Amino acid sequence: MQVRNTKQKKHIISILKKSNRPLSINEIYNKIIYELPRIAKSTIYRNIDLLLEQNLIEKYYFNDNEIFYLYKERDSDHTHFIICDDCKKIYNLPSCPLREIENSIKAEGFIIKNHQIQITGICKSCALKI
Amino acid sequence: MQVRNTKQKKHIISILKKSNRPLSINEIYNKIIYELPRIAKSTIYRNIDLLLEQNLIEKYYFNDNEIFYLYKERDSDHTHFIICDDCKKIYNLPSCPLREIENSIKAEGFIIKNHQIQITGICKSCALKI
DNA sequence: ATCCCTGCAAATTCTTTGCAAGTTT
DNA sequence: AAACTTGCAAAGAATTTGCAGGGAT
Repeated sequence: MQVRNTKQKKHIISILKKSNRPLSINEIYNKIIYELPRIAKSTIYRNIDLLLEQNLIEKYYFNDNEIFYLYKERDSDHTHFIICDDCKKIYNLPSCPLREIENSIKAEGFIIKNHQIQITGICKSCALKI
Repeated sequence: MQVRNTKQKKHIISILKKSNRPLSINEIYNKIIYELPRIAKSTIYRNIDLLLEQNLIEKYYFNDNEIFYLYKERDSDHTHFIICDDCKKIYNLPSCPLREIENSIKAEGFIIKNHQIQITGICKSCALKI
């Protein structure tokens, strides 16, 4: 099984790389149609699956059950996000909150494979607007 | 707008109350049909929405994008869960990892409204099985 | 009696799949 | 040339909606 470097895939990667926050399938689609107007959504779904398999992107589940994808920067640590309910802007968490209690979980014999954190609320600038 | 106490709703609440872990719509459905064989799934969807509005239950998003609902025990603090990838059993987190860094987030001016944490891995008993 | 809720069926929405034609290696 | 990928259309899956009849207050 070989992987091919198609025009479509290159555009998807480039869009994800340019973004500093995770993007949904629809967001990718809405950006890509300016460049490839005939692209099918199924092509995006299939490429996203391939990129996940290759571990080039990461899957995020946000609070409203929407799925987003983020390009994995090489040797970057993982990031968590805070989403503003008002402006929907996505902020980075300064550190991983799990680190603190990770050891106590491990002590219980649980081997952590994956974790996700979603935080929502009102960001500073939106709070000031009100 | 008034809320009615129907047989269907009572059964849904009772099922959720009895469960010590969040249940999906399908899990609720598969339990309830023994008692109410003619119930429609849409009835469960609609009642779950009502219970959410009344703040009687809480919505959890798990890692595979499935949605689960947990009955909110009065004056109980919120709980987070760890799910075993292997046996799918759901364990409680001993404490909320966010507590540690909550203050630094607040210091940034962000007002936290909600947060969710999903942790997956292999639990002790499954690890021993292998 | 009023108005909410239910079951059923149909409609939506999101995602996946089959396939013939087109691309990449 | 061989094998993978694409666009399109159709199929699936999950959830929502419309509606007439039934049930709760």
